[in-house]
Amino acid sequence: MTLDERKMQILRAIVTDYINTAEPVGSRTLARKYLLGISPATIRNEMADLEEIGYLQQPHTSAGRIPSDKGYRFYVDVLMDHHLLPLETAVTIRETIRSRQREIEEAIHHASYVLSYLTNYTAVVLGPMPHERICEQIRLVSLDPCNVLLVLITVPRFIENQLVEVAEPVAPGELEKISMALTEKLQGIAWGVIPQDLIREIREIIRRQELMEALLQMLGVSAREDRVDNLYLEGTTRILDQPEFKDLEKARAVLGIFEGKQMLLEILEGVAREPGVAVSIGQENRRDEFKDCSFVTASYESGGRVVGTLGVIGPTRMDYSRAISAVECVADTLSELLDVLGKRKK
Amino acid sequence: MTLDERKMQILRAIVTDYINTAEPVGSRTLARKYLLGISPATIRNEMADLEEIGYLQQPHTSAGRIPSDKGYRFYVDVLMDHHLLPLETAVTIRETIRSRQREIEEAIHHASYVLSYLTNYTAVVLGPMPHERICEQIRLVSLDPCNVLLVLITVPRFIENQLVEVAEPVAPGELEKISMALTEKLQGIAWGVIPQDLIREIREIIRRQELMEALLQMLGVSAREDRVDNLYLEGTTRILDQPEFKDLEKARAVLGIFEGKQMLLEILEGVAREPGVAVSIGQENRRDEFKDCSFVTASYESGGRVVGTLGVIGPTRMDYSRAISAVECVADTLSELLDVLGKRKK
DNA sequence: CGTTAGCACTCTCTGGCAGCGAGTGCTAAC
DNA sequence: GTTAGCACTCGCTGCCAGAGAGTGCTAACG
Repeated sequence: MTLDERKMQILRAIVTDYINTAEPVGSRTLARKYLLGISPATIRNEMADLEEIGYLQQPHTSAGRIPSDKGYRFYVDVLMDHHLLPLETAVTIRETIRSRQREIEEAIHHASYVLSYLTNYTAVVLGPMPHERICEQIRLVSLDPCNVLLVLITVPRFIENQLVEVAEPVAPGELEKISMALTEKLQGIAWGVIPQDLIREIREIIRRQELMEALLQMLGVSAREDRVDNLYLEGTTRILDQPEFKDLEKARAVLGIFEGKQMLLEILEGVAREPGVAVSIGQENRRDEFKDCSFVTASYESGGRVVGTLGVIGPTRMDYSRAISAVECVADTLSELLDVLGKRKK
Repeated sequence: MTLDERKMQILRAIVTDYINTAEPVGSRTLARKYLLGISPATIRNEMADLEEIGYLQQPHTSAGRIPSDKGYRFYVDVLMDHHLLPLETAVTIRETIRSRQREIEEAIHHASYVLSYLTNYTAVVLGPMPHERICEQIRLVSLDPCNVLLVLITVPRFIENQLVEVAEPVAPGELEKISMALTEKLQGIAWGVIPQDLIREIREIIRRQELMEALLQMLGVSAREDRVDNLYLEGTTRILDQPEFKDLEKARAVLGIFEGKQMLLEILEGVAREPGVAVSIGQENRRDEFKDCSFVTASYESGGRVVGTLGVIGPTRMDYSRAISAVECVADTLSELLDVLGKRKK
């Protein structure tokens, strides 16, 4: 069923008003504030139609209407104005995030902060996954005869290191050689998908049990717990500002999920990694805990490859337009920044 | 004023009962559940006395009594049984935390988790402060002619690194020499209190503008924002389980503070760094936001030196005995672990 | 003189009830 | 097709009474 122009106007007005006020909106209000040409009675008829198709719902008989998930979906896909972020805001975002480019982690962390601050919703940024980072260089450095520092440098540029105690002293020259050989073998390979036979070859090169173990442990960072460290969450308490979470039980459920991070990780990993912004509304998130929440997410890239995802989490009654433009801007900024950081290396 | 034996018994019973039930406790309940020999009327007289001295208070005229901050203080200092953690729990703690000794950060993070899980309160662990860590070795490693990896290893054993792009290629031999000289100068010096003239000497050694800048930036980690990263907070939502925080505004205030972390950092830094467990009750925390909360904290050590603080945060109506023994056990375990990790290095 | 029983009193909490306000759906007229 | 009018529904608020818990005081007791 397609909606005529007037039904769309009405639906748009209801969603807009409800986003602003969080109160069910009635025909009278609507006529007065948005639709001066039409009488409340007419609006009532239209609203009844909209409810029947499933775009609206009524909390109880004598209340106004509120949008259903389906209503929000139609709003986001069809009705909404895609208002742009004011240029000065965009510039500020860029500068704020760029000013923290000492390390990528810092920039990512900061991006989550900016996003939350910008939207007043909870923000989440998933950094480049350890097991997807591409190996650029491996170095073994002798600290003293018995201790070796194992350093891994990846693209995007993360530096992981681990201190390894070796049973028998190693000659620095030996480490040099191993470093070169390892780098040659692994360069350009994604850190999480190293094939078995390559691992066998590496074992041949390294020879030392302790070092091999340490290397494998680094490979093991694709394990769950470590991936959670890669998720930056900011502004979790902002969900409490939303009237729909004035109920303590609801608030606790969502905050509990936030704290665990695990489920958020799964959700963000599940988001389609396509360019552009994705919106997931209410029950569209399969998780019951988020049935009153919406996600606005986008992926960011490094060297033309999608490496991570970020987004905001708010009530379904979210200001989608604002959220989308903010998420878009931060994602773009982050992509740019990663490219700059990547190119710096000669 | 000193309390006679019976007043103490009554106070102890009231605190115990209130800790368990969160309900104001009346004379009748008291007589029935704890003080079989005495009649409610007598207890009422005694309670009136205890209220007058300030150990108890009444939410309203016709309610039972609840302990005041002063009452809890007396309970903690004098009345409380110091019950020990069951041995198997202690062993479990030890094993759980030790199993994560790959990196110190991980162990610390895990300690906060264990502490929260153990007590059902919010747990917080402040890691060894960057500026207090003692410099053990500095290494400059050439990755390619134009990129140098700056590595700093400290006691307790943290490894910081930074990638520096240099304008003009450096010879590996040069870096070796600089590394040696720097290590010699800085070894044994606390990272945050390097005197000005030493910095001048270092500048002489390094010579290169970019490297010097990177080094100074690493020194700069004593700045606020970085110190916050050193604070591990776990179980923040557990405060919502407490009936005293069923009021959304109160809950939001505390959760807001948790999220910022800054204030917690200041509080933990302000805790006396003496061996043993410290308890700070209600208004004793100067911060108004925590006037209904208590902190149970302890310091942990590395090589005989206090390096960090940890603790739990709960309502003033906290199970102090349990909390104290848990905090104590985790602090000891962490100290031990740091020593083990420290000694591993030969 | 400390202890206790009895009693009047206070205060909170709960449930029922009425009145209100907002908003609807329906009908009939325009 | 649009609109005015009207009866109806439902949640919210405030009020009131009764129950329940606990107190302080007084007077009697050992």
